Amino acid sequence: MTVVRELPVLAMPAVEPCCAPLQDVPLGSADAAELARRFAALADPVRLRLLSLLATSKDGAVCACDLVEPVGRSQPTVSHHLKILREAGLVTSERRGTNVWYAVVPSALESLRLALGSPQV
Amino acid sequence: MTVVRELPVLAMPAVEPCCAPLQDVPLGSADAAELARRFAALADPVRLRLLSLLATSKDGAVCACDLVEPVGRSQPTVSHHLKILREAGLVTSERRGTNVWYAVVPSALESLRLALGSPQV
DNA sequence: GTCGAGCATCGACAGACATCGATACTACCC
DNA sequence: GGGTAGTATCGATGTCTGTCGATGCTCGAC
Repeated sequence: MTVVRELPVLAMPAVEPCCAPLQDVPLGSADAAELARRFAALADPVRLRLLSLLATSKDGAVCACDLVEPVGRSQPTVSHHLKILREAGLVTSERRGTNVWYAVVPSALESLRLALGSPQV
Repeated sequence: MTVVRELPVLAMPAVEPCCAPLQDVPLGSADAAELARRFAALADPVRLRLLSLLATSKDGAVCACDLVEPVGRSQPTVSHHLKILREAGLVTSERRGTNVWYAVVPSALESLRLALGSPQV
């Protein structure tokens, strides 16, 4: 009976960059709304800790069951935050039996970095 | 009488990087709260447009009077958002006569980029 | 099939937030 | 001094958001 661990990365959805860097062109209201929606996903301490737990995990993915205790919130609350992160495209999820494993989507973080501008402009 | 235009950059306050990249170490609750506070400043379309207007300005600074019309909000609302950006350390302000000029603090954006992780990790 | 474990959704509530009009403050000009 | 233009603050209001307990859903085990 093989342990279900041999998928180190989950399927990573494509993440459109959304917007040009802030320094390039004045943001239109549609782009601004979309960008704000993504940054709003980062604007909560619990979600940042969840992201950090996923990002620092050895395998790149963590069972939802192992996310509740570290952040000190109830299971429904953690599930709520994970949903927001997923809808913002920042994480992916995948069922493995009764569990659900989460992983960060690196390209999503990258796209937000780009929106903040390139280093040494 | 000299025009008060010859200060291309305003005084830039030092911005502490706050936190290590998300991928380095699981965020503590204090660091997470501080990071969330900064990202929350970016989680509003009006504030993103204001930032973008400042970042794309020729001189690097813009009079507050020139920020109201482009974002389509009332003057008190724009002033409110500018205050939030200022308190998050993302912009600086400076009186020039009856006007107040605003400019982005590049190091603040840089510090947020760092928190999102380094490219090609 | 039934049971139980794990996760998501629902409903409710308190606190935070965006927005505006009215008003106070500040600096310049006369 | 008084008047005016540009900002900031105040108070009120509607909406959004984080949180929880209770409940529903989805698997795997038996």
